[in-house]
Amino acid sequence: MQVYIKKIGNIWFGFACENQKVAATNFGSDETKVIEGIETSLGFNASLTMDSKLPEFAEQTFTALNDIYIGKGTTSSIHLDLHRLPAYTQRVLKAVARIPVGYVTSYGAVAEAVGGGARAVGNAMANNPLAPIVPCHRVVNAALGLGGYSGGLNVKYNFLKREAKGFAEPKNVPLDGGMLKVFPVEFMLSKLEKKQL
DNA sequence: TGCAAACCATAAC
DNA sequence: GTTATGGTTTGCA
Repeated sequence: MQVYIKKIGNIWFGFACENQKVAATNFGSDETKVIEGIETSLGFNASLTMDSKLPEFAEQTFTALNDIYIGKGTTSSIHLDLHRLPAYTQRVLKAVARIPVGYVTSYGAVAEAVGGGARAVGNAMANNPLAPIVPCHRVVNAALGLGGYSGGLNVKYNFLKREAKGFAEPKNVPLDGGMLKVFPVEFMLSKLEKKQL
């Protein structure tokens, strides 16, 4: 297992991989916290490579991570290594990965699509080792409020603001198991602004 | 609004 | 096995 980190703009990105498959990611303004977060997700330490001489594959992955971070979404597909995670968690993460940029859904809706309960989905999000590739920030509570976020609620909020694409209608995303209802992120943003008044 | 009770997969004992 | 723990939800005052 190999860990790479790199600073883009003013935030650090990092990820752990093996055979060009990504097992854990992290991001934030504090370099050491990013590294620690990855090690916590993995459950063990891996050798670290700083941003001086990165292989092509790593550069591409960082570009994709930054694209997601700035709200652009990603077109290049990153290969994920989920086999270490419990089966149910994998199902949840795969479903969440299908939520398009500019939309959000609720813990309950995800639970309906993959089986299980809303709280279990929340747990899977809380332990998501692959943020923001698996866009757990696009999962909110049933009232279209923010819900929670390991990286801090303001981080989640800013993510969603950057991802607003001006969509007007809810829609359904086809999933292996069923359908996932998603709502334009504007639905919840306007609701939050109202609350602040 | 606010509170209490049901819900469900995991991790930790 | 059992218990404790959440990024929840729903129903009912």
